[in-house]
Amino acid sequence: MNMLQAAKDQVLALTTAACRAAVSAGELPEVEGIRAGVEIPKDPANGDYTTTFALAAAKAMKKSPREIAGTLLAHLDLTGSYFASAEIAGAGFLNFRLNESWFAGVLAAVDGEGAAYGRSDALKGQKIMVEFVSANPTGPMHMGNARGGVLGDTLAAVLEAGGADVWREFYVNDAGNQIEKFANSLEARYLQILLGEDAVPFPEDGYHGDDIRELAQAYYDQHGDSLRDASREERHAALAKFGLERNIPRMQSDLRRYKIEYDQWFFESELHESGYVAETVDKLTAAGYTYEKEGALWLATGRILEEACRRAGKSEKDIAKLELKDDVLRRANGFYTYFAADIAYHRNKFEKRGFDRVINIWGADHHGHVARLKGAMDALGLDGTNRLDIVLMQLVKLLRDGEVVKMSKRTGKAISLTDLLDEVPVDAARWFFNAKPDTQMDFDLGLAVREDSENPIYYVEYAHARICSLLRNLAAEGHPVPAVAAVDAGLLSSETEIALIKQLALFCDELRLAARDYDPSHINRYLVDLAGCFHRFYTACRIKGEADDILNARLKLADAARSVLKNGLALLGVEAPERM
RNA sequence: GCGCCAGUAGCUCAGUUGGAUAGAGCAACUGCCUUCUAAGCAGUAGGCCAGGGGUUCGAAUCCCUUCUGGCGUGCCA
Repeated sequence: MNMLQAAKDQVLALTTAACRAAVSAGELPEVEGIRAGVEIPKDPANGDYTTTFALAAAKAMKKSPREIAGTLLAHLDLTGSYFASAEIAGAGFLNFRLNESWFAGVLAAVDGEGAAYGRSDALKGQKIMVEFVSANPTGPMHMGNARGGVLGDTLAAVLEAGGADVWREFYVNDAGNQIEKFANSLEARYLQILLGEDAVPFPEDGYHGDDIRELAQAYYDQHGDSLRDASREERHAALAKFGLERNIPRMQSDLRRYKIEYDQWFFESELHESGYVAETVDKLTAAGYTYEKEGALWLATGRILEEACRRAGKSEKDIAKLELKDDVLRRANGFYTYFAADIAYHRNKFEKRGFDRVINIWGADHHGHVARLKGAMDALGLDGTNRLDIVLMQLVKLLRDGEVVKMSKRTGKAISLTDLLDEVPVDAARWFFNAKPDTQMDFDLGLAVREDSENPIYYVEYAHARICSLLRNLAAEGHPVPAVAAVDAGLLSSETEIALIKQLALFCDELRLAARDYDPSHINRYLVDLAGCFHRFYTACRIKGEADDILNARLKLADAARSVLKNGLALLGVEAPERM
């Protein structure tokens, strides 16, 4: 149960009831539609919960906020509620103070729900796909993939905690131009092995990485010069197939090492081979959104976006600013573009597989593509505007001791995801990359490897280990964690105890925000705060050696903190160590 | 040029969709281990919320504008 929401709801209910009572007593005018909020004041001196009801009603009631608040207070009945008292403060805030029934309720919720504490059914019944990483299978995964991987995986976990039916998917771009480039590069390296480095020029736009050399060498080791006299086409097909069959499983195992498991690896080539791309393009043509020009088939993206803007009620000025460039779907050479395949792929997600919502994690360098893809879905009648969400992730700037490390795949000097995991513990990387997606990030390898207090993950893990140790010691002395019913929550009345209980209740709300904003980093910040609340409590309140009733109450509180720390870390895919 | 994202303490970032005196962590300085893990706690210091206008009881938050940084604007993917 979300005790925070319960308290908020109750504040509003109590206030509106008081308002109704005041109205029927003739002390306040009857006014409709007051938009009053309930908040948690930053300063606990201002109460545990506060409502701006009086401030919001002032104008319509034609009375001063403080006067309204005074009248409300006179009619407020707190009997049987979570609140002990209420008072007027400041400009006309109505501040409420919690009583022990609420604190007991929080402990009971954490205890009773266990590993499920924090979960809700807010998204129940929604089928959501999160597609993330989807790195090119032509080479090793880089730092951007490392960030996107954590982000997507954790976001999926957050949505699951919200009750959604979540599907994790990796889109494998095993078709198109880049595969041709891949094959070209492999062919050049292969022929260089056969004929000598200088005898075969390397393509200008090829992949220069060492991984390409290694693949060519591996092919040669297995199959010798069998492709020497093959046709160019045959050679390309064989080499590309060989390369992909080595690279894709490698990506799968690298991601598994990163604790990421997908429900499905979806191959772009299947869309082409089954004719689904062609069929989708035909559908767009039938809908009247394509035209031919200079031998190519174009999508009237400009017109689609303009229509979407008009539907959304945007001004002519905004519409005039739109970039009305159209996109090619089928090149003059008869091949479909990546864009065409991507449209087909997303049509497949919505139409064929019935997802209610689709979330893609993309690098920020793809942002020009967002409106176009959504528009294309609209053109297919699939409401991409509202059902397709793209999370754009700013790229990672990789540093080593302050020096920028280039990430380009072409130079072959990129630090790959596996290199990263060789240097940095998985949990540290997962914690670190789970940052707010829309901000740029510097990752200093020198700094990240350090296992000291500069890294907040250790602060959180330490809190968990500390509690576990405490529980072990007390259990050994004959003080197991008591049942929640045996605990008198009223004994938890000091500042640090109350702060800790309130923090436990916040968890549900942070999960809600993380799901709402597609920003799982809410959890990181929450856990750091929770660990802080525990450490302060631990320093201020002794447990061992206290009278039994106090010992039991504090022990229960510590155990509740342990449980919530563990739940939060589990969502992030980070271990909660029992000893450090 | 145009578009998207960002600009809050020396650094990394919060700020509950408009609320009370703008908060943490790190770095710096000062204290606290004969008692449950000091990977901890307490304290000090640090600010023109990039600049300017507007909206209202009230703005870091919403609107307009200027400046700065990142990314994008392919018959590439």
